[in-house]
Amino acid sequence: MRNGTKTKKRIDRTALKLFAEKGVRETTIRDIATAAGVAEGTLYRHYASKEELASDLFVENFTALGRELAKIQEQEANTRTKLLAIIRYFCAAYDKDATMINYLFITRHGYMQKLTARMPNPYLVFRRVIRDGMARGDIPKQDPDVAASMVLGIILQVIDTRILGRRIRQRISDLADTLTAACLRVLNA
Amino acid sequence: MRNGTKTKKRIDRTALKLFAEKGVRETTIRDIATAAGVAEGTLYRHYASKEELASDLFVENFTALGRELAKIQEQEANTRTKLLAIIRYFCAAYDKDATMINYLFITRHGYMQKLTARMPNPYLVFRRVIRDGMARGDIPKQDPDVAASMVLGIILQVIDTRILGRRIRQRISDLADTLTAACLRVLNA
Amino acid sequence: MRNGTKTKKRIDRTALKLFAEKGVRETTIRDIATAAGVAEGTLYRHYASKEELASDLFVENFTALGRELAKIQEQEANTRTKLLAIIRYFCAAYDKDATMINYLFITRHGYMQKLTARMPNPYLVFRRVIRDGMARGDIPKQDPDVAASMVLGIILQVIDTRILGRRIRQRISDLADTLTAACLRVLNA
Amino acid sequence: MRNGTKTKKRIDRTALKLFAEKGVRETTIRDIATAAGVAEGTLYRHYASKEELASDLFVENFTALGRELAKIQEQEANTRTKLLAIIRYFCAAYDKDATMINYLFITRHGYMQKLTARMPNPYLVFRRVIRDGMARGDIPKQDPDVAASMVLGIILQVIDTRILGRRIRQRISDLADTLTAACLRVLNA
DNA sequence: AATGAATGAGAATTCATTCAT
DNA sequence: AATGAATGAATTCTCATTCAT
Repeated sequence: MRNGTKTKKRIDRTALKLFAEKGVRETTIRDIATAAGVAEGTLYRHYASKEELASDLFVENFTALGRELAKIQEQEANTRTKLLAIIRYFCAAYDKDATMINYLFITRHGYMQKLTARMPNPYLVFRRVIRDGMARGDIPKQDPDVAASMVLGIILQVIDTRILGRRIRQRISDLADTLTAACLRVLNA
Repeated sequence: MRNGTKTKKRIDRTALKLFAEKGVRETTIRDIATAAGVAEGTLYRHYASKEELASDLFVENFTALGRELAKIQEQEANTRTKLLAIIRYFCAAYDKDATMINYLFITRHGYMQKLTARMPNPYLVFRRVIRDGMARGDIPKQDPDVAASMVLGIILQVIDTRILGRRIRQRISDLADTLTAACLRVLNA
Repeated sequence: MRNGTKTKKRIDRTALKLFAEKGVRETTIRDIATAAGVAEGTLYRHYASKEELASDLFVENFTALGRELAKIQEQEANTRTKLLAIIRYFCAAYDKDATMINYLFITRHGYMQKLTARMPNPYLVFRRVIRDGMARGDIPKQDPDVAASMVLGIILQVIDTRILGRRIRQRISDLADTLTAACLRVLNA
Repeated sequence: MRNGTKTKKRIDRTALKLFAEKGVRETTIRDIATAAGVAEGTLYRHYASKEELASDLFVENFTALGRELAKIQEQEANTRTKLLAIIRYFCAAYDKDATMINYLFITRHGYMQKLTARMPNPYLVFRRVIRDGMARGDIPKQDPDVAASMVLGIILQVIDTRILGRRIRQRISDLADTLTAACLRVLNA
């Protein structure tokens, strides 16, 4: 195979890892090229700039996650099971690929503007589930954005504390049910 | 002397603003100097390096916030009022100086290691209030770090959504009581 | 074989155009390959390097023009008609293929050294006509290089002004007789 | 003096020389910095980019030459003496600073667009003198742009031939009167 | 203390050329 | 012959820091 697909994959994966670990600005092209085992120039065959690489990685992974979460919530019948399913999926995704979730979390402010309203979006899946829950009477009426933010905050901050302070040592997946229960209480479901 | 203090204040304030807006790495010494109306060299009268400036700003503001929160929680008698007081204070602090809170939030991963266990620490104040609440029977027994993270996540993510998506438009202070109620439900208090 | 010839022609023509428009250095192999509809590597089937391509284009077109001009002056009987014929031919050549003449004009300093004394040379044709005119008494004695330069300058600068400032709008061919008359006056013929 | 004026002068002069000798693209920042005896970064304190340096050098020298020529033609009374004076000045300028005139000649296509109609412009001085000459009856009516181009072409191509082929060896100043006489004949003055 | 010109190490990027297919 | 992914040396540019004033 000399069509560059494999090289691109290697660059993507390496860049994601280094960006998540050190930040985009503090990762150099050389860092990526060396770690990926390619020449520096090779990066520019696949991306116009480091910024484009970082931005593409964000958009691709963010929307892929949104797409998965949307699919999963659709398969469930009520608010409780929907929420449980997406939180479990999210936690499992973190345990499987913490690097990627970290990258999304760290860079979200910088690349949010690259997203359009049409693109799948994890935040909007949570908001959707909550809105639908209110419509169907599973959850009392409340501001859906405040509610979605609180729910997401519960999950993300637990992850964040785990990274930062090493105070939480369990696998995030093992906390999924605890977190879901907390979220349901917050929503007064 | 008085002049030197004023210059330092201007540098600090300008740097905090630019760092919060664009990030430390993407803010140049020249950016700061120009915006603060001083020469580039002047910064090195007050800080040994850009890193030291960023680091000092983090540590000073983070510990100051921790100190204030600690003082406030001490003045309250039970878990509910303690929590309400610190959340109200935190929300008011955000409305008064969003730039500073943003800066702490954005840079927390980079400078956490500059903190020692002795220093006042907002996270630890929340954790303290929750532990004490459990000890005194106001809150059911649970992992204090998971609990503190969930509470903090609720607050921070609401702020974050407000910044990111412009979906939440109310002043954060106006949400303080809502957030506190949510936190108490999360804790099963 | 037929295919190879056609590819080379396409490369030559495309390169000439881009070189004339932007300059050799500012035209990339990729520019040429893309515009010619071939792969980058294909260029190296036909030329050892970009420099060789540029140099060959210069020498080929410069000598071809010199050859034609030489042939034309030979067919005329006296200085006046010789000059008229070569100036008319030159102007017609410009109107027919301005790109090529521009390329020669733009790159002349860089590739002059690739020419040998034996090669047909437009400048030397003008010089020849003038020398012969002096020998035969049609033109007063004068420095043949100064004279040839003045004559060439008259023609080239009119073209140049047309390109640069868009101040001259007529077809160059329509100016051929005017230019010839001016040249004859300059030469005191 | 630590105000950078001397450094800028040194950079300007060195860059002009190298640009005129090798072309802008083929001259590197390192070439200029080394030859000027400054660090590479120093260039960027005075110019935003190599392009800006090249462009500024063009505009400054082109307009300065235009300004001088305009002043000189004003001091003369009739077309003949005006033309003689500006051609003498131009030739003297070339002998004094061939590098600068060469630079203007070589780069004129690239930076013409940086000029505005208001700026002093050598070409327009020649055109002005010729138009005025026609108005006052010194020169027969003719297209002023064609006429100005022919006059300029006579001068420039003689210089060009001198540079290119080493066929003309006299100082250009020594040819000024010959060139002026030729120009007057071209104009039918 | 303050200035801002100068530095130079390093970063991003370009692009002619090579080479496996 | 043709392709186009990969290379890596060369180039432009950035910017934290130094230092003469």
